[in-house]
Amino acid sequence: MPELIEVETYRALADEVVGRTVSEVHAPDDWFVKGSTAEEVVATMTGESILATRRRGKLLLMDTTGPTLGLRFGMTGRLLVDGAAAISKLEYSSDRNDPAWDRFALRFVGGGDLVLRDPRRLGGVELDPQEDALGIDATTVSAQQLAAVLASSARPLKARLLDQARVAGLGNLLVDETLWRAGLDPQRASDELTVAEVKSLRRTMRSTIRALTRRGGSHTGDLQSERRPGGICPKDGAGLATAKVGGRTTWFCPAHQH
DNA sequence: CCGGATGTTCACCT
DNA sequence: GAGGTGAACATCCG
Repeated sequence: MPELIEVETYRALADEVVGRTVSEVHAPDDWFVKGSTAEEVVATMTGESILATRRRGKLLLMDTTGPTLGLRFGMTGRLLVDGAAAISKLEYSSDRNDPAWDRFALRFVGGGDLVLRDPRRLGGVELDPQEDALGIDATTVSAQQLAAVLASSARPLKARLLDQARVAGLGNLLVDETLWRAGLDPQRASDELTVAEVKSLRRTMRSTIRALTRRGGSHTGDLQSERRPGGICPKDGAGLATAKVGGRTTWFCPAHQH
């Protein structure tokens, strides 16, 4: 998915439907609905009005006159409002336009709709999701909070940053890019970082999110084109190394990430 | 044809 | 309880 950057783009798009009233709910896929049946979501959301949109990590929240609706996008989910997508090209997501991939939709009184299109069904929707199961959003985490998260575990730094219950919003690409920019080894025990390193990491995290947001997404990092066998570090020309960290494919520069 | 991919969850180990 | 692994979801791409 959509990492935090893409979900924030979706949130801004979803703002278009604030003030509208749901006339019809399309929930054809029971598996896509978490925590209740699709039938319940249809019955509960119909007739409610959208009050506001929020985001915590990769979770998009829509407050309504009824329950809060939570939307998750998995790796391949996209959001379309009134037929238009916020992001036309999403890596690993087809540009094809198959209505069978519309896993959930709200249609509104007076027209228009909000559609969650997800070929792989890795996302989902949920009424009143447990927001507190997610850690502090990566865009707002304080140095002190980040230090506490990292100090409380000897897991690899990257695994800790990917743990949505600790810091919410960072995905595989964003973490690799951030650690590469910060010069930190993804495999280092997270509780080994010094205070200065944590502060530097937080600064780099924020600037990386801002930079990639401007460029157009999580896949626009400097490291992206080198995530392949034979890839070269754009900073110092060293051969990149690859490893499984936190269960995810990881690319890093052994020459300058320590 | 095979393997892996911006993610999450769950079962099953140690 | 912590932490690791592999499977599952379904499609595309190299």
